[in-house]
Formats: sequence, C-alpha cells, structure tokens
Amino acid sequence: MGLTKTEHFTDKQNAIATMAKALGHPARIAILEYLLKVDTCICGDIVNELPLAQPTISQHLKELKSAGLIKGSIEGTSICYCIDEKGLEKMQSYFATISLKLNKKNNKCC
Amino acid sequence: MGLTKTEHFTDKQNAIATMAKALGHPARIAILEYLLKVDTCICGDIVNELPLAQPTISQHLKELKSAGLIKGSIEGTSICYCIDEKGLEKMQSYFATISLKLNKKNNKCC
DNA sequence: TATATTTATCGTAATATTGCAATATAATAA
DNA sequence: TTATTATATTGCAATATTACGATAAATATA
Repeated sequence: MGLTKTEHFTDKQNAIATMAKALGHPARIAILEYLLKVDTCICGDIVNELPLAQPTISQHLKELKSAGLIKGSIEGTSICYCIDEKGLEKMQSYFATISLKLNKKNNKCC
Repeated sequence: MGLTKTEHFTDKQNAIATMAKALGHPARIAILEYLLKVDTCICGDIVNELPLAQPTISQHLKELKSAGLIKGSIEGTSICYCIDEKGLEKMQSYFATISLKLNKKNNKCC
C-alpha cells in the first residue's frame, strides 16, 4: 500500500497525472514561472531566486525534467535549464479539450 | 522536513500547485474524465468504474473536491458528484497563458 | 422499528515526498 | 596539478500519500 496502481489506468491518464504531479508543488510552479520570465535560459541562479537550499532546488529541477516539463543542457561549468515546450503544450491542450467538452454539455447538476 | 514551505510562495502559485497536485494521480484523472463522459451527474458508481476500493475512491473524491475541481450535492441516499467548472477554468487559463507567453518569446536555448 | 443502501471516517501499513547537511562529481581556471 | 565553481547525489528525519478493512453515519424502504 502507498503505491499508486498505475497499471490500471491508461497511458495517457498516467502521462497527464505525472506532469500534473510534477507541477503539484509551489516551488516547481515558481521555477517554471521564473524560466518563463527570464528571456535567456537560466542555470543555477534559480537557487538565488527561491528560499530553498541548493540540493532541494536540484531535486525539484530533476522532477520537472523527468516529467518532460523542462530541459537542461550542459554549458561549461553550469547547466542551462529551459522550458520544454512539448510538455507544456500537452498540458495546455489537455485542459483546453476539457474546457471545450464542458462547454458543449451544459454542466448543471449540482 | 517533509513539509512544503507554502508560505514562501504567492497565493496564486500555491493555488495552481494545489489543483495540479490533486490531478497528480491517475485515479483522479480517471474520475475527472468519467464525470466528463457521463452526461448526467454521477454518484457512487464511480466505484464500479475504477479498480479501487470504495474508501479509496471516497478519499480521492474528497481531494478533488477540496481542490475545487469537483462538486458534490446530496441526492437522497447517494451523492451527486460533478465537475466544478471554475477550478478547471483556472487550470485551462493558466496553461493557455503560459503557452501564449512561450509563443511570444521564441524559446530556443537548449 | 428494523433493514438495506450509500457514502464517509478511522486506523493502520506500505511507500513517497520534502528539505537539507554533507559529500561527490565535473568542468574550468590558476 | 590544484583550486574554484556549479550541480548532483547520498543519507536521513519529518511528514504526506495511497490503499484498504472495519466501522460509522445518514437516509430510504419494508
């Protein structure tokens, strides 16, 4: 127990859940928004932006990366992180589709 | 430790993170999609749809509800659950805004 | 009232997450 | 080679999540 039963759900459901889960922490939302704000891609100074220790930030970055929401490429000593458009595109289109379906059926039961 | 430092982030960041977190589990995505699929609002037969025990489903419904993603109203012995459009609207517009910002700046660093 | 039906809550075990200090790794600079 | 700098990994403590059996609560029906 305590183990999510992923095998019972569709790949798409699991994929969306994985990305949503990665965004389910304010620090990771803040990282995403910071990456969006700065024009040039950013490396380790995210640490200076957020009130969290370097290992913690590193861990959050890793989760965002493995969820396909950001990318990182080595740039000398530092690493250049930036938003992975593909991942965010998936989220955007998922919620857009849901909103569309909701508008079609006039959802009024409660 | 083990405790998210919500106080360091903005209300909006926390709000989005809370909703994203609620959607960060395939069962809850499945519940949302089921509620979207059925035309009439649904109560307890979500239990028959998903391979999880009744207390587990009840718990997931509670999380979705407290995140403002679904609503539930008592209907005799059973409870009628349905999608809360407001919450999903917030998610939709959040990702739409991000996509828009991403398109404006040609995001190409990595 | 007694019984069935539906949903919520409690208690608990297994596992995951969050956060950080300490340390390791990798690449550049002196 | 020896720093220095930037980032990742390890190990650990505190807390949260997931799942479910047992049980409670609430409402309808006989």
